[in-house]
Amino acid sequence: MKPYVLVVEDEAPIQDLLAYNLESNGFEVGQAYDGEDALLSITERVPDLVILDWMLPHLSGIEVCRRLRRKPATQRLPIIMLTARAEEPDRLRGLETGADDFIVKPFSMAEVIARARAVLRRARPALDEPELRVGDLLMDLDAHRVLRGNRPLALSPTEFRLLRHLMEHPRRVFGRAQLLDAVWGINQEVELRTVDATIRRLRKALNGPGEPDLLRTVRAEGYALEPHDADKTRPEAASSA
Amino acid sequence: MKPYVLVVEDEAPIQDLLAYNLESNGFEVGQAYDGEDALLSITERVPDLVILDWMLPHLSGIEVCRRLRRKPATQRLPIIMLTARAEEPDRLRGLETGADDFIVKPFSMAEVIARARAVLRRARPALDEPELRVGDLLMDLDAHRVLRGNRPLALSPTEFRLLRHLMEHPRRVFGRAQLLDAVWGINQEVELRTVDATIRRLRKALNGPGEPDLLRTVRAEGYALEPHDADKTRPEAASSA
DNA sequence: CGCAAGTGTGACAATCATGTGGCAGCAATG
DNA sequence: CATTGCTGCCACATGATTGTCACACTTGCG
Repeated sequence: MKPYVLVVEDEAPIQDLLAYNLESNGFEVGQAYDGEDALLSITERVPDLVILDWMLPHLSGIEVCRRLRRKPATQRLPIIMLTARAEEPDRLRGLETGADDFIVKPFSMAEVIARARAVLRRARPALDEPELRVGDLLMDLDAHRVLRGNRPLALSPTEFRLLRHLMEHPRRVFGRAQLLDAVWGINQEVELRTVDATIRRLRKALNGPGEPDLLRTVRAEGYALEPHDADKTRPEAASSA
Repeated sequence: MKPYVLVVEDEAPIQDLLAYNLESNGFEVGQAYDGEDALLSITERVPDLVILDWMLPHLSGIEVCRRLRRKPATQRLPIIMLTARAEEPDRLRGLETGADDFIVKPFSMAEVIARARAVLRRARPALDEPELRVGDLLMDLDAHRVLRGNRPLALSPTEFRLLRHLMEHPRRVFGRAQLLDAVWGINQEVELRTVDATIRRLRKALNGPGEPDLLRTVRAEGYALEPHDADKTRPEAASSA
């Protein structure tokens, strides 16, 4: 499958040049013209790579970068920064902020393509094997399997889709209606309480004996998936204090 | 109207350079040469943005920053920190302290201007922030959670909505009728005294043992949320930099 | 000092939201 | 065609939530 690249650049000629060349080289391209635009777009579809201009209207590139790094869903999303030569002192800060690579304007298209491939190659494991990790949960999207710790979970299709949605936004509380839309489908005539029932079944499947419940009920609001790290410290080694 | 920028920098050449360039670019500029100076100046007139040197006589930049964050009036005041490359390890602490952006010396004037504009632009919309912060209270709207310091609070739905409303307008006093409208809903037939009861429950949940009460009762008027930073450092005492 | 208005406090019962078990229709499977 | 597992839904149980009240206490004032 083609890697999906989001290009965030406010100058239209550069934007188009990038888009055209990336598409010619086997990338699928999304375009955004300012920071807010970019964040919205990413919310809808998480790209495999973001090419981000440093100077942007509304939201600067660094701010976009910082926000992306803050969200779990985009924490490891590869980012390449574009920066003008005059802005070079910023280079350090860009890398500190979490950009994976830097390209200084003016640049050649060959360079962009090369860097993009390099960054993607580096991030490859996450792309070849699409998997979601939240706490001690590991969901393999290809194999359609879920592990809690090392115990495989037997989930029905609905339970799987529900858990997947929750894992894509850990900690976030979803109302019953939202979950119906996201998991069952926009215009399905299903009772709200059906969500409860499915949550219950998912709970039963998720939580083995003695394990803490990962599904948090927020009364009058909905449900959220709560990450839980099974082994933050060694349980066997001298774990005094 | 021109944005009013306060530049806090003890080295006169840099100070003047900044002031000159900012003024040339449509800013109104105030100057301060040490931390106490800066705080005094801010008391007299709250700027739209503070550019703050990291190393200052009398009061370090980080301390100034922390104090500003403690005062409700300056809680969200945008702050840009200036720091020398050698001081880089402190960068983390700076962001923790609450600076909005960082500029590493040596910097270009264009960079300062750009950052200043960016920070100001960003300061406008506080709507898309999924977090509310008031004093030592932190409300995560996505996760539907509240922390006081690092202690998680267990709030009922009504308590949560009430606290949220108060946190959206810290220090402001709301009458019982206003709170009923905002929290319970416009046309609800509920006794005014119900607010008292809920405030009481919220107090109990909010205030741990030994912690000061954040809910101020204004006799014959209503209630207000009082920001309070649980800060143990005594800046008056010999503080190290 | 006493009064009146305003607020804190604890208790209570009705209500509400969610957990729970079970059932029946349905689709997939052999 | 029989079996199996999944799914939506319901009725009930349970526990948390919440509006209200009576009463104690505080505060301001003449």
